[in-house]
Amino acid sequence: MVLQKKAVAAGRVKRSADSRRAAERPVARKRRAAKPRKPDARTELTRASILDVAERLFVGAGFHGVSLRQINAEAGVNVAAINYHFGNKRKLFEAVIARRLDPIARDCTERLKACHSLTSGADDLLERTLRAFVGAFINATVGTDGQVIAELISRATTESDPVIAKLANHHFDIIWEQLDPLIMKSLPGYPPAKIYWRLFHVVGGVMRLCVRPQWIQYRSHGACDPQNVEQAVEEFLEFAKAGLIGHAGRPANI
Amino acid sequence: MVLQKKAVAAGRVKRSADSRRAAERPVARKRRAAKPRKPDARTELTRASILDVAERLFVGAGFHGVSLRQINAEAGVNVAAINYHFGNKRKLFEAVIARRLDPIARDCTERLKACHSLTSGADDLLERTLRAFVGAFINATVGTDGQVIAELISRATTESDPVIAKLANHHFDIIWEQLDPLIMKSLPGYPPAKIYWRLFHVVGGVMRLCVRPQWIQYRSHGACDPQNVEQAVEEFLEFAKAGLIGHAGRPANI
DNA sequence: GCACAATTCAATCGTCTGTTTGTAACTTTC
DNA sequence: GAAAGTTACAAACAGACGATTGAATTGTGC
Repeated sequence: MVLQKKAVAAGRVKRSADSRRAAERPVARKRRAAKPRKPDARTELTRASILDVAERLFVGAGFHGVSLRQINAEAGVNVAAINYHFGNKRKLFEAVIARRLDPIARDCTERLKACHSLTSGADDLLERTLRAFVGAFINATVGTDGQVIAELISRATTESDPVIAKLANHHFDIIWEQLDPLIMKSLPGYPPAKIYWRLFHVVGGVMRLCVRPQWIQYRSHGACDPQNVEQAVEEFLEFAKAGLIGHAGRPANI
Repeated sequence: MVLQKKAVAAGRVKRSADSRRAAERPVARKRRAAKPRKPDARTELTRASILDVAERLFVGAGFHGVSLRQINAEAGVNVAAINYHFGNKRKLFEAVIARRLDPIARDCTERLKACHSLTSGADDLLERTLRAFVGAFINATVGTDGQVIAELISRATTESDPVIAKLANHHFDIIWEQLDPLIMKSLPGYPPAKIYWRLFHVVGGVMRLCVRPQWIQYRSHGACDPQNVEQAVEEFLEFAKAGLIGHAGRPANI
């Protein structure tokens, strides 16, 4: 609400708050001919452990549900460390998100770009495009950090803060730029509105597939195993393709 | 903004803090033979305005992102009013969720129950079941409060607090109890695991359809209009049916 | 070894948090 | 109109919050 007001404090002479100014971005050191210093191993460890702890806690309780003091306590660093390394709480959150979303968006974009040069039929193009899109997300959300990353994506896309929402949206913009024309190309003759509606549901499915894997296990009474990523992907592709293409009626065989 | 403030007067001594104990749950008045009091119109208005404002703010910023003082200020009531009427902040949040989810779950359950007695074919049963399920949610999330309710559902299902998550899950349990056997019945011969995977994607689609209507408009470059509920529902049903049934190949005509 | 930059630290700032208190005002019953 | 029950209010509580400060510590280049 009300902005903070600066404390006055008697000015010391030696080094006051201007070596601070440079520290706002410790990576960029554009001092003229001074004595720079290579990024310390210990420094990087501090940054990384702050990011790791912050990620875990933010995923668990959201931006407002976590205090800097919790993060600092668990990361074993000082309270001021965050403001030194990241500026403030919000920028820390943005850094947490960007660290994970950047590589995913890049990977997904690359996979999709590779589809553009395909000369096979529309059916094959659809299959490969979907596989590229799904693959990038599934690939990023399996493994040790996978679940955390998945929930981070969920958090990022549902966080109310407009700055954060814009950040998450930006990453998807890059993906969409590739996905949109590929799907259009692989479903020739379909009315665009129909394709977009169906694609909307497909994208929602991917996100949900990443974020709520334990849901299916519970609701299926154990019949479905979300750990089986192969099966999950294949089932989804089958579903998505059928939904996108549409159907002419119930098939004779299952 | 602020409704009314009372003038102060000389302090009396008489009644101390034991009429308080009973006030913890103002609805239940099990005093022996005292003088009960009908729920006042003004009292209900206070409760309702607290709930309304709390709902709007919680949806915007989540549980931790809203303070009681914000709520009280916007609702024009005192800070202590919440603790008087609802106990504490968490219970207020639960009340906000329950107020919306209760009728939706009840409506959805009733619609689904009506499907059980259908004797038409499996195809028709699937269509009607899906329509009942989708209809209840769409119906609740259109109109004036619709968007807020939709985002409230989203909040409730992503909120980290285990108590709140359990609350949201409980409401879906009741729905699932009906939905599960209906879908199974309408897709005879399909392996259960296959059905559950597909149903998982359908349910995700419904939620997303409720929560992110502006997404489709942006991503489709305006080709799809989320305001057109009829179209949205029909497109989704078509997609969901095709995905659930599966397809034997691309249809000849669109 | 000296100067200086980069990093960490304890301490503290002013503000906001959820909750509780005691009392005033209202409503109902008798 | 008195008594009792119910609701509303201002004020205050202790603690947590994000942010900042100036100094201490660490590492590096000369």
